[in-house]
Amino acid sequence: MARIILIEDDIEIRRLVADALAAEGHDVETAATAMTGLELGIRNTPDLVIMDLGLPDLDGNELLRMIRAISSVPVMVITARGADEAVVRTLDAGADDYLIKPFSVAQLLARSRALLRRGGLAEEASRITVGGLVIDISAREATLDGTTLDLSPKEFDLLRSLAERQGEVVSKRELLAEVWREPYGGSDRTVDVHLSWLRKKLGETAAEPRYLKTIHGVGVKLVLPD
Amino acid sequence: MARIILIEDDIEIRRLVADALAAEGHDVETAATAMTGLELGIRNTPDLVIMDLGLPDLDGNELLRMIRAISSVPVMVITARGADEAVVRTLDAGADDYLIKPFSVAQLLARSRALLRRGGLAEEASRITVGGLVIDISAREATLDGTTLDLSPKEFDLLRSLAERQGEVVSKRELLAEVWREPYGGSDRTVDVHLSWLRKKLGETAAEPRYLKTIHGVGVKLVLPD
DNA sequence: ACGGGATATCAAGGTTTTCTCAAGTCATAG
DNA sequence: CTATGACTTGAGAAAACCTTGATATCCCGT
Repeated sequence: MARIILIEDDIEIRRLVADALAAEGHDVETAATAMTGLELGIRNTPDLVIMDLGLPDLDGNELLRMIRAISSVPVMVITARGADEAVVRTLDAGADDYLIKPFSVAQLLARSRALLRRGGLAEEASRITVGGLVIDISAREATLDGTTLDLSPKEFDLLRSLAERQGEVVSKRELLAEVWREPYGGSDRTVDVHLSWLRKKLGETAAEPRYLKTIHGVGVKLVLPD
Repeated sequence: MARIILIEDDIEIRRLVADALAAEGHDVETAATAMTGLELGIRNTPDLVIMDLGLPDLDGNELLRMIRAISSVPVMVITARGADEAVVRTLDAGADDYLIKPFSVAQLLARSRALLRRGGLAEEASRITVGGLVIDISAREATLDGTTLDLSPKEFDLLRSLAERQGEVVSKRELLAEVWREPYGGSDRTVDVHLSWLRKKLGETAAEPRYLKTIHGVGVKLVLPD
């Protein structure tokens, strides 16, 4: 469920699109002019804006620029103007997609899904996925190919620290700082041992790593298996 | 400057699009089949993938799903199939944009700009590209034409030092200082040996260099192959 | 074409880093 | 109080890596 602002002066199209989006479970607010649309947008931090270019009170590209000046919300433009130069100009003014009237509602919905998927929907990064590995941070639970792993606290923290920087090499000292929170004290062996246990539970060995690759002399990284 | 992978079997379109993207300053890698495209290192975090749906070896939607299983890179689909259901299906399979042939190159460029803009084009500095050689510094990984090279620490540091000054001749003494970090101590032979190993892994010899050219009496430089 | 200096490559030896086991501590639940 | 699970540490073995010296080869000025 997302908040969507629809700015369109043609009442038929407005209703058609608004109803279709509402049927998908979204919360749609409509406006017939640029000015009312802007007012809606400013106080509502929407997940997506769908707007017509041919509005009565303001040029569409002008409105687009005003939106971009204050927000990075995804914007889809729907308009009758189909000339290439118009499309290019509008996309370069900050639009994320451009749909030419008459359009199919199904396609408009699919395109809005694509835009929302990309991050209009503000999501908590409370879950990290790396191949068959899913790490649910708030639930403090990790699953591998569907089966839950029985991890000790330190093992989970270690895996999470690595997952938060997926693909990056992390040194043992950094891991000690992040997981153990001891500037001194900790020894690298501790990390080694926990890593070894983690690998065993992930069904891999140091010699045949799938997820946990060690970079000799540098550290470890969590990667996608081949 | 972004790294873009283009998967398209029609040679004319491939060239047209690749040239246009290259003219925008992007680094374009092309493939004619789904398999070569995948090998091209989609796992190696390109900034954008542009792909045809009608590939000879694999259904486009299938390829899309394979890409989505391992990466969240933005994907633009270009195809002749324009039916609404096809568009919806592909967008829901994970595509970010869908362009129907024949399309205008200007519009394709504008749409890729829009996708790249959203993608953040983030860790630009953490990656260096020289022809088919890609050096990912934070992952401490180097790939040649899509296949990852198994480099030792010193080999990687050496390659990286040279890549950071691509095209410039670097003396052994400078390399000793940068990679070995010992004002004295190191001998030039050490550099020679590591260079030799590096060449072997890059699939070249000192007599037939492709990337690593030695300038007699001066040093070495990393260059684009002919 | 020749000689001296620079570079390439190989094999051997030595060093550092990583991996894993087992022993021991500590806290907690029963 | 005991049993269990979690964690730390040290030590040895294994693996990966680096350096060195020797020899062959190449480059360049004479």
